[in-house]
Amino acid sequence: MGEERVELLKGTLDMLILKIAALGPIHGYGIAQRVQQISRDFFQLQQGSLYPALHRLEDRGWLKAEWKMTDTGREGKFYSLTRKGRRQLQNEVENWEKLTGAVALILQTAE
Amino acid sequence: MGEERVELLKGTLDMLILKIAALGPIHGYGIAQRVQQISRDFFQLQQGSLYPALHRLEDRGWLKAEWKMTDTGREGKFYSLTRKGRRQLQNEVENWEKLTGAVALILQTAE
DNA sequence: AAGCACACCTCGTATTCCTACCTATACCCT
DNA sequence: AGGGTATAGGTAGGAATACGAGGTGTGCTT
Repeated sequence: MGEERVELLKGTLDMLILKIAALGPIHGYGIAQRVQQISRDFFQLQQGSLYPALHRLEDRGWLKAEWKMTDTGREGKFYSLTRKGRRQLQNEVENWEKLTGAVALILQTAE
Repeated sequence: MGEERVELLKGTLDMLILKIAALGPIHGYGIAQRVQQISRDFFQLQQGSLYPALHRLEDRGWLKAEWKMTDTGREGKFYSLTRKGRRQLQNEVENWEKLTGAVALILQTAE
């Protein structure tokens, strides 16, 4: 019960990943944990969404990866933002704000 | 120049349409105009998105349609919310607010 | 008669996220 | 020694949805 599955709006996942990676190198599994924790359990990134997204972002040159040891003594693929990725994040945040602003205008329309 | 094409986040279109239709019976073409106008030209609903969405919403029992004359003397299909559609709109708005709140938490994370 | 805005529609494609499934390692408990 | 759980990575297939490109027809203006 209370097992509400929250779907991400298609298009927001990349921005969230980039934002978390912008805080410092972090591996995929850690990104999912961090997003869940910061969003107070609202978002629960599914691995079937997460890993393809990471590969996508790497392919586009927004993230770069490096294998390292994690705190728990396992191998992890640590991602960090490239210069292009930083620009991309800025653009996405900007667009997100315009977009939510525009939606707010419509939702506020009364009468 | 300045011809920025803004893509909707997948999942928001239904909510916007329901919201506009909640203001009173309106035909599809009018919905697109109204959304564009209220959002100060930020959103420009494409017909290839609009009409399939309207049919979808009607199929799900959230909108009901009726042919009538428009102001301009042409036939138009006027949509209005059903009781179910009103509930659906409430749910979508609620979820939208939770979701944008959760995204805001993440975007605000500094350090 | 031509052109434009209005008003409706469909088809195919791209993208994106999900579910379900798989592999492997480190650690804990019995 | 064996089993379970959390950690860490991955893939494959399908559903949903928005878009671009194309189409029909009407009424008004020029």
